[in-house]
Amino acid sequence: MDYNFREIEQKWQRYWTGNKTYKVEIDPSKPKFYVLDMFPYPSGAGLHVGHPLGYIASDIYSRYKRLQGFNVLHPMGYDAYGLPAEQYAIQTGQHPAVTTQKNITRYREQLDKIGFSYDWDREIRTCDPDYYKWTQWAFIKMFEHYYNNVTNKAEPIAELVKIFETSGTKNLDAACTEELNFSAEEWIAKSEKEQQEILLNYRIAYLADLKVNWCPALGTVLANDEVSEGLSIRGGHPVEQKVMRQWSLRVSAYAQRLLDGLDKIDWSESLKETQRNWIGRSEGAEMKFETKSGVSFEVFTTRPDTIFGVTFMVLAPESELVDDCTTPEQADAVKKYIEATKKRTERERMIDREVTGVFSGSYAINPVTGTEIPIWISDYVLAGYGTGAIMAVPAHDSRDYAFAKHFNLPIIPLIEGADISEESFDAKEGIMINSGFLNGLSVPEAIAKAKEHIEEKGIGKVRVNYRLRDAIFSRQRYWGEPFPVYYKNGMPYVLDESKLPLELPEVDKYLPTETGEPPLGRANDWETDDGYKLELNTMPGFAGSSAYYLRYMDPKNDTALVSKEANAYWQDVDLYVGGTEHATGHLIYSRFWNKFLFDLGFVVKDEPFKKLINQGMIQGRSNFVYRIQGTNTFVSLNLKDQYDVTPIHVDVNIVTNDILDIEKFRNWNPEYKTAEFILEDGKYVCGWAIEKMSKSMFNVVNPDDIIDNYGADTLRLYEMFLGPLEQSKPWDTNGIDGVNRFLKRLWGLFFDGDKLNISNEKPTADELKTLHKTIKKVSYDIENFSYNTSVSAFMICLNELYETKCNKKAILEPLSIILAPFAPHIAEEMYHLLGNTNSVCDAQWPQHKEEYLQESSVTYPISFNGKVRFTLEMPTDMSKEDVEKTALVNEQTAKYLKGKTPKKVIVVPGKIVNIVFAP
RNA sequence: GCUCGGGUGGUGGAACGGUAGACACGAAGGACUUAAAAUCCUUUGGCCCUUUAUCGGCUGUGCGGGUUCAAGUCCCGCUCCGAGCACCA
Repeated sequence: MDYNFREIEQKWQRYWTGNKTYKVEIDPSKPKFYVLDMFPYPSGAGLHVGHPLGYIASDIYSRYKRLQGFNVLHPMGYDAYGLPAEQYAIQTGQHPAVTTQKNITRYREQLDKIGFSYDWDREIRTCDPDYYKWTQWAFIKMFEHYYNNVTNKAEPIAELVKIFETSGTKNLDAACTEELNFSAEEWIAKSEKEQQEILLNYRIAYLADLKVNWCPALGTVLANDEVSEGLSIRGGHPVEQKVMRQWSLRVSAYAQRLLDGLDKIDWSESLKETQRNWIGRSEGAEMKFETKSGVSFEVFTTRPDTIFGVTFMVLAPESELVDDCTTPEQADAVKKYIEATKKRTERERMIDREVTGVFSGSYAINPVTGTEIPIWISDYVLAGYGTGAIMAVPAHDSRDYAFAKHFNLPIIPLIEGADISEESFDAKEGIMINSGFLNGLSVPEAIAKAKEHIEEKGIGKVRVNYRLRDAIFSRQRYWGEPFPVYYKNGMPYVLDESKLPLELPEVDKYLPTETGEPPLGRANDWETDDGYKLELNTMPGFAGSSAYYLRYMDPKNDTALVSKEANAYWQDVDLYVGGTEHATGHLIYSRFWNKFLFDLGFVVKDEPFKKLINQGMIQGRSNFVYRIQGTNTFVSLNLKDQYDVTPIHVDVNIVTNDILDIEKFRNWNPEYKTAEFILEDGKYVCGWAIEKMSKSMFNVVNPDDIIDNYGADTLRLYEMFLGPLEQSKPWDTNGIDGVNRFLKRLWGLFFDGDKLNISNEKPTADELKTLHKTIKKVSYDIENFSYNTSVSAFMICLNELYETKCNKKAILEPLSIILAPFAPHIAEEMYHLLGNTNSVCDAQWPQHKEEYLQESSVTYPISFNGKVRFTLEMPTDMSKEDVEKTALVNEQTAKYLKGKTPKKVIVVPGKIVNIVFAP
């Protein structure tokens, strides 16, 4: 009987849906396991063959865990807010909700065909008011809390107000935008508006005037992780710096905890490294400098040991100190310079790194040496990092070096033997010279000693700095969560929780208003019941994805994000599968969000994702045809060198094994209707290349087409068979016949002609060995996410069973169970053919038995000086001495020894024999 | 520049320090067939020598060294490719 995948797959997909096979509930009698995929943004293009890779991998793991007796939570949903739907809405007037719904429907159809074990009753969509109610709720909580650096957690703003009322800022150590100082009396004397303004300085969700990444083309502000090299990640539009009053989340308060948490979770080293980079912790000292005229300012340095080599200071052009330090004589020059730097965009600054700067006219005094040093202004110092001012040590910092050379400033070497005639010596090694009390110390010793000295003398303090910035949380867009915020007297207040969700209003156009307000400015009656104006910005894309994994635990709850009970049971995500592109965005924000909720006692775990696997990218494999210049004649690959040709991308879907379907090619594009061909062996052979999978390369492969031709089980197996999960690899449909053949042959074992033919005979030792070897290998491979090798193991197993056309139930039944995670449809059918009436999903994962794997003899490779020459079969339990003896007396040994005497014989029992002799 | 990955046949890729190339694709040959498709069988890293045949030899995992009885695997140096970070003081 033929393997009719279409019939089998439809039948079981219907059965699973009808029987709610994948529905999951809290079950205290079973251990839980939570497997999560990064939910997709439903784009208009639908899924291509690269998207399901991670989903298949996680599905295999889910099914495996379930077979092992775990209660597995494996949900799916949609990250439904996003720019593309809104851009499309702007162009067509179509409401983004409509496009989004359409795309979701399409995604769901595609996902359903692949046979995933999702519990769709738990589906969430970030644009659904029942869902974003909890995004707004979390925002309110962040508004109502501040970060206490002493207890190291978020605490209610009400507590902070109490502190202000009793002692002002005296003993306060809290995360804030800028350090403030006031007494309790001063606080009490302030107006409500002033107090609110001060509280914003401490709230975890706060409104402040910040330098932001403004993207004019998208008409919105972007977070740091949404910008790369001065361009927006989405769309690649230029981004400029602008000061705007924006909502931000005080992620920086959690920098140290985000860093420490990395040591406790099982993520790939590269991903952790990316996050460590992004958090950018640096330990150093903050030192106080004063000018002769009494202006005092602080600099941050990681190299306090180089204090004796400071030959000038530099301020960022944006620094508030610029005005204080500029002397009347220099005022014009400084003004000119500041204006010039303002004009430069971030991108220009990055591309064109020429050394620029201007002298301020004043001098600072080195607090350690007492020498006078000039203060300069230059845009190589960033306002946003440290204090916006640096002490320059040209001998040992390449940027300072370039500046010093350019402006002819002195360079004092501080490390013995360092050659600084051509470039600075930046390494933290060597012995200090020219450094007073630090002379003779190694750099690390000097750093420690200098820090001590600075603290002792009260010149500064030891400090830790982070590169991680607060997350800008406002977007001047329509298609996002509205803020639960209204304005009274110009100050923001949050809505009462009972008013949630605050639903996204309708607007006539998805564009800014004539006065430049965000699109929500077009909504009618966008105000509270009391007539206060509501916030016009919406939340960014990462808002909805920051806590979605919690919502899946309890998706229908309308009184809490997640009930205590559900959270206590499901705890955290045991396995999270997704791409690396979220390393500095979603994966930082959701860890922050989770830690915040943890501080408030809403969740039991302070890290949300215990283990994380990054699936590699599926690259495209493009095909080319070669057109002879100036003609409509195409020449086959191996003849193309005889002509002057242009390679042209051709749709991979009309090419099979690199042979072009000429008819389809002529119909593909009217331009080629009359094309002529120069063939080799009657065929047109195409060239190929590995490129990104994209429409413009005509190399996009749609999973629907694969499923139509081969079935979902073949697609699943083949995606896994392509190579290691975490590695990027090209998709080449050519190889798919191999796994399809495997399934057909496996199917064939069950039938004799058209008749089902299963034997109840006892299996042979060989058959049991094959089975148990496979169980062992596949179990090990699944645990290690080595799915490509488990598919190979299945193939080897079948090849062995095929020798005897094994149709014994005792073998095929366990085999159908271990195959079920990979190819659930055919496995379910096989399981039922064998007489079972329940779902294979509820079977038990078989245990391999070592006794079946025992061999009575081993084939020993016999090597001479490491070179294998022949093999000898010997009993497994033969002693080391006997193995050595047997090998030495063998007649072939004499031949390879060529009369020499063995110096040494290495015997590794069960592995190898190596005979060493002087050649 | 710094930090992570990674270089193995025509292709995707296997290989606890122990017979490199499992498994699969492709290719070649054969069987079946009027023919094709499908299916099945054999061969398949390269180079030699073969006529004793599937017997044998040399060589081979980016390059150069080293450790070891034994190295794709460990160590040192280099090189190329990919990713992340980058005037972050």
